[in-house]
Amino acid sequence: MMTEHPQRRTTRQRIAISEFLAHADDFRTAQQIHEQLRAGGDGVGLATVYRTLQTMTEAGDVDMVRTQEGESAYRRCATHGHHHHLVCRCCGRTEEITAKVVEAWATTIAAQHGFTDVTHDVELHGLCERCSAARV
Amino acid sequence: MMTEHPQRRTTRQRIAISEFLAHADDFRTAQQIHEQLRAGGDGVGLATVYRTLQTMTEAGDVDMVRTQEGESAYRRCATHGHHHHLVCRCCGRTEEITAKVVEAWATTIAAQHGFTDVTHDVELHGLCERCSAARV
DNA sequence: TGCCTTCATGAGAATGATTATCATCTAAAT
DNA sequence: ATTTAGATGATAATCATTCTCATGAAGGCA
Repeated sequence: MMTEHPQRRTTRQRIAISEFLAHADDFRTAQQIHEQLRAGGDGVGLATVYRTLQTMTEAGDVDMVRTQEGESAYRRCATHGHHHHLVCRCCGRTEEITAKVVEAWATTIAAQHGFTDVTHDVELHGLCERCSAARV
Repeated sequence: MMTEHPQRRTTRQRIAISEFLAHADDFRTAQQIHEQLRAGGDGVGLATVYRTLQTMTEAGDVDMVRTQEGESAYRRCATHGHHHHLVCRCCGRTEEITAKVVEAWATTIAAQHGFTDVTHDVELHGLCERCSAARV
């Protein structure tokens, strides 16, 4: 079963979720998406949000990561390039960073250990300039 | 927070968990530890397992990773100090790796963006040698 | 040794995210 | 318009993890 592409229907809900992710430039949890869509008038059931996100992940349309708190967060696949985040643990400010060094390193390490098909998650957490200053 | 060492008492339960981890050479979830300890006669409450694991993680005695299923898995630190993991997404085999390159890169990037007090999470996921072969 | 203070434990309730259920709805094909 | 298989959503069910709180036990001290 499911060897063939299951039929995908374009519904109001899927469009809403897709649109939402297109405008979000960061990772969002299913709960956040659900809440914000509801607040925006385009009410979508929580179960639908989860189902859709899962489907989109399997289809490779979105990336999924696990937060430190154990929640799943999703974002639209960066079709152009893969990058990482530098997040302020105080105010949440986020900067996207790219790292050829890390990419290269990951590939090398993987090869050394005999691993194939390797992906990597790299996140930096710290205090941004403003929060560093505020702390004195 | 945690500037001072809170008092730690050596109890039968903590010893049991510690021993268990000392003999396990792989990541184990709190649930598994709880179940196996119970099966082995050294019954330890589930809440205690969680609390102890959390304490040990904060103390840097064990490593914690999130499985793809969203569970927390723990293992006693083999390498003392800071390191990363290379995890097989198929069988769960894990290798600890250290990366001076990455440390250096993180420090540099942080400085470039004006961030201070930076920590980083780096996890590699792939298919280990055995699983790569099995897949053909 | 016996007492005391404080931390630790554990059974069970509470929480919170994710998944399953299932009656109802609807996109898309005919 | 009719049909039909996929989609939805309110709600119940799961499951890992955390909280509650009465009870137990380390370790210090007299």
